[in-house]
Amino acid sequence: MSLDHILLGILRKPANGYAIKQAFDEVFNHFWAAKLSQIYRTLKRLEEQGALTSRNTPSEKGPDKRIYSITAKGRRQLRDWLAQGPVVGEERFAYLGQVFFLSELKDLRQSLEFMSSLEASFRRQHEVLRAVEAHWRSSDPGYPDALNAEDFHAQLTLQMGLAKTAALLKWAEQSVSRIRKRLEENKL
Amino acid sequence: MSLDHILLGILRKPANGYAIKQAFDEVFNHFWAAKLSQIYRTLKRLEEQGALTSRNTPSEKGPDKRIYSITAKGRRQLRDWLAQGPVVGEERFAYLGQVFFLSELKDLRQSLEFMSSLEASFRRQHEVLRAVEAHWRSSDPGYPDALNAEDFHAQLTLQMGLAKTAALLKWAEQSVSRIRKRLEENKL
DNA sequence: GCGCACATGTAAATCGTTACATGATTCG
DNA sequence: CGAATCATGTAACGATTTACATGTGCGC
Repeated sequence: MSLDHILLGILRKPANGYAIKQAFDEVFNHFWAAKLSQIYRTLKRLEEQGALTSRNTPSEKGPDKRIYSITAKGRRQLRDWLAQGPVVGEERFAYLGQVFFLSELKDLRQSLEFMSSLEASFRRQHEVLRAVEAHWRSSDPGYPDALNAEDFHAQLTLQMGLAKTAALLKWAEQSVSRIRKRLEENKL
Repeated sequence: MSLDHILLGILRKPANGYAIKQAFDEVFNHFWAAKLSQIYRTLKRLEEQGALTSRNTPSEKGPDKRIYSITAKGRRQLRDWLAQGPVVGEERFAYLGQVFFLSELKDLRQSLEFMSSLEASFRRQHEVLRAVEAHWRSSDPGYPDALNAEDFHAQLTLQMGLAKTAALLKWAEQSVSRIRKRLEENKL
């Protein structure tokens, strides 16, 4: 149900589906993914439920834009979600399941390749977030503790991303070394 | 689609639905959650697809058990999933979306409560994993680098859980302090 | 003219949650 | 005798993915 609430949060500032998808890819992607088609259908449903309203406006490029904004009812839903406390215990990491069963391949070199590939992907994620932080820091003298409330909370999520990717990167690096060590010992 | 593959991995050792749910709650819960009803339906579908077979056996308590095991076809599916490389970019953390939009409540004390609650839940998770590790370490002299391949890979996932929860716990602690500081400054 | 970015959607299928339904055994 | 644990499932609904379908404007 969280996509609903994330869309409501985004739509405190009016936007169209396509622009929301871009916000997702930039900001929300590292903790929630969504496809364009799902966004469109969810917006439609939220409007039917009275949590959003929309109006058509012409676009410079391509067809008209349908601009959605949150209603009073939608805002109540958003606040209820926030006030109910953290939603935990529903996280999913498919790749951890893969690591758990990797021994099924019975080939440590494939395990090594797998973990190296994970390491590379955590490194990319971490670098993206570091660049975001560097840019923010250099363009905003209030960073990180003299921000307004909205930016302060956004900064907390950025910090979490940095902390998490740093920890995972380190874990992946150590795992790669440990697998290398096992490979060498098995060769003797 | 990963539930399919996790079930296939578990069923390299035959088990019934109820026992699988228990394995989930103990081992897989920190990276993949599943309800009993979903497990039963997925087992049924996987059997229809020929990835599993089942046989009925009487139980000491309650009704007969339906014991599933993996077929050659299922094993190929499992290996294909492992060989395709890490599935990344589909992680979901509802609570991070909440943190991002928490400013909507316009009440730092509620933000503080929220983050404290998150902190407590990360601390619990971390302690559970530490206990698992402590138990394993003290009961198995091969821990952590002289384990067989299967246990070694399981241990890698445990390490990841420890690394992740430690990082998140630290992040939550720091966030709580930063919010406290803001609260005090606003009071002046 | 081709491909890319912009822009919106529908259809079908699968995945996942919630609620309902049933019944035996064990422990206090 | 009541609650917890063991044990399996269905029905209805809601969430999500994948594939399909359409069309404009801009730059090379």
